[in-house]
Amino acid sequence: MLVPIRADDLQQLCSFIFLMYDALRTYINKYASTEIADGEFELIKNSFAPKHYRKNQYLLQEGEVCKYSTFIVKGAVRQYTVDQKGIEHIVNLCTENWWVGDRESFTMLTPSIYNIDAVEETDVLLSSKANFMQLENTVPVFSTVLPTMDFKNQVATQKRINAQISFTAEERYLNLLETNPALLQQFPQTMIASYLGVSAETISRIRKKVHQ
Amino acid sequence: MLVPIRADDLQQLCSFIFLMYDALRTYINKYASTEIADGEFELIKNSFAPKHYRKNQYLLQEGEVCKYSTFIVKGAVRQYTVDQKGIEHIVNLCTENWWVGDRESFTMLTPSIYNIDAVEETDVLLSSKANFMQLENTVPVFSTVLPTMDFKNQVATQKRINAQISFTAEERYLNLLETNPALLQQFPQTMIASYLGVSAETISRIRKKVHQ
DNA sequence: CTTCATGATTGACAAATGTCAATCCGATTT
DNA sequence: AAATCGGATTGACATTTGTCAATCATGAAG
Repeated sequence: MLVPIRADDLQQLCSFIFLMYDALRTYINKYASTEIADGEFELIKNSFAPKHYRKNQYLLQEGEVCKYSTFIVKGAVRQYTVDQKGIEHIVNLCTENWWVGDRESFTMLTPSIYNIDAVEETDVLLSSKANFMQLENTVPVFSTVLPTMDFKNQVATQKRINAQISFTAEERYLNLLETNPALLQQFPQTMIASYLGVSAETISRIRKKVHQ
Repeated sequence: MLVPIRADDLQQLCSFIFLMYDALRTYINKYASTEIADGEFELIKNSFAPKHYRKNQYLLQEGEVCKYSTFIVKGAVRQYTVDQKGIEHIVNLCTENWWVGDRESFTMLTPSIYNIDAVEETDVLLSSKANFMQLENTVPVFSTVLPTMDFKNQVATQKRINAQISFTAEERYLNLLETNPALLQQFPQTMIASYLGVSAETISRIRKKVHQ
């Protein structure tokens, strides 16, 4: 079946998709020691499907198996658990040029304990486990970049634990303001509060105090 | 220079060192898909030096560069930061068959923000960065096991953050009791408290309440 | 058997943070 | 302009947790 489409629209669609892959390429180049070759990138490209998520749309719901490794090209998502009282606790806030997913579920094929949803309109590139594993085995650049990502992630996570066990709510807020001010812009305060492990009211009061 | 030593003592010393390497071998086998070959293990063995730490002895002090990747054969160590008030905050409690070290410092050769010391008499195997990297490049078993370790570590860390932002002190204690009761045996309550991000008195009161 | 040191416990109180309900503000939508 | 919606703010109050100081328990060292 053929569908008519205006040449302009087609043009725009293509260039949009091109830009998505380009973001991934730039990202990988940034962490690779050598510039990525065209042929190599062609393989990567074939393993990632572009997808758009509407605001509030789930990328993953608790109980599901996480089927994709997701690279965020544009937008913002949150990863969170929901406790017995129905309160959401945000484990991760992710924006452009980050990966998101439940690695445990993705790797072990177990049901996830996390929810992931889009905080705003979000464009991503998805890679299934099969595709992702194949890339690891066949594309050298890819397999060198992954450990680097892991490393950075682990260091950041360690620091977050340290902040969580040693800082007060106010210190944690100031620390975030210093180390990651962009997050404070991109997400509503409610979510920042949850991410820092405090109530929305507390964050509001801290802000009032801190910013005079 | 020759030093006299009783045959019995020599025998005991040798078998002791043998046991240390054996612990590492068992550990690696546990996470490897294939049984480790004798020749392969010989390479690993040559890259790790046995060392004993007395109780309270530092493995790493804040400001130093972390020079070794350390495998704990026997004993227990803690990794912690010290805040402006001089209060220690325990980021990690490690026992037998765990790795310890500051990965950021080890990898980037930057001064560490952490202290690591022995909570009891502790036997470890040390590998320098040069040796460790060589193993990664030359011993297949080793390079397959490392990502698995990373993965397990990352999943555990993620869960710890989740506990920290969503649970009360009592819930965190109960959670630890459930998921890692051994830690409660091996470390004094003061350290458990610090690890959970609460004061020693709070843990004491929680215990009283929980255990009737 | 004392002495000492290290943790653990307890009580009284202070400080930090959570909870709930009301209100406010800004951006849409009608 | 009126109605509405999602956040953010504020106040009053409850709860949790921290702090400090005293005491207790236990085991190691003299």
